[in-house]
Amino acid sequence: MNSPLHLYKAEFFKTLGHSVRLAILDALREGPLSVTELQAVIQTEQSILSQHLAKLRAMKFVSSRREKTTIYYHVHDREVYQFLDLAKNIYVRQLQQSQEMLNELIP
Amino acid sequence: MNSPLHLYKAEFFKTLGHSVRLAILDALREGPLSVTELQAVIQTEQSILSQHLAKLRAMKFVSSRREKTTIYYHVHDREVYQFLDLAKNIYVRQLQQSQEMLNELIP
DNA sequence: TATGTATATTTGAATATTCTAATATAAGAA
DNA sequence: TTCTTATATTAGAATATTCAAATATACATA
Repeated sequence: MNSPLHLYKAEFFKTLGHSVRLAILDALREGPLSVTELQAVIQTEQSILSQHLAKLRAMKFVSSRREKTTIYYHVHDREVYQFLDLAKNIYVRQLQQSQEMLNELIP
Repeated sequence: MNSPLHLYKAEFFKTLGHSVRLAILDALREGPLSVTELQAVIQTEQSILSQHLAKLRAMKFVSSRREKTTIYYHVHDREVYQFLDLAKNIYVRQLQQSQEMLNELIP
């Protein structure tokens, strides 16, 4: 039950369980961006962005390369986006279900 | 950035970010199980199991029906398993990547 | 070498999640 | 009605995560 693999899987999903980290992955959909560019897209503090990038790096969702003083991040495994899209199908249906319940409560 | 939708998506993944909750979904793969049956499969305390079931219910990953005093849980959206399998592909690759790095460090 | 720019790391406080233990509820049986 | 079984909820302590601020590092250039 609490085998290392189960715990690892949980870490995998936990890593995705933050709006800033999801926004980072979304921003990198069309290709690499530098930290400064990411900061502009996602409106967030430098150090906070860096901390979240560290988590995504640790879990290998992103990798980075340096070009002079600029660091570019990208998502190497394109299947991550297939996965995120499939997730979207599911949570859209889950939201619709909640909506239907609401409609029954407040017709 | 911190729009309600972004936050909702994050909640979706957070809900999956716990080994007990992943084990519950795994156990329900072949069909419905009662709480007592789940308790036997996943070796965990009654109240803990119940609390995790509550989170999965809140996020509509599972639903339940009562039959006399027994409550059966099941996963209504089968695409959840497609999704979990796709996740597995990804984290297996991520683990392999870590393995390769280790091999370079300790040949 | 000193300065500036880009990014990362560290530390502690604030916040959120999980666990444990106790209690509550719901339904059937005696 | 009382007891038992199955499950849920609550409250508070333990633990983990996040954020903000300060500091560190890495590189380029003057």
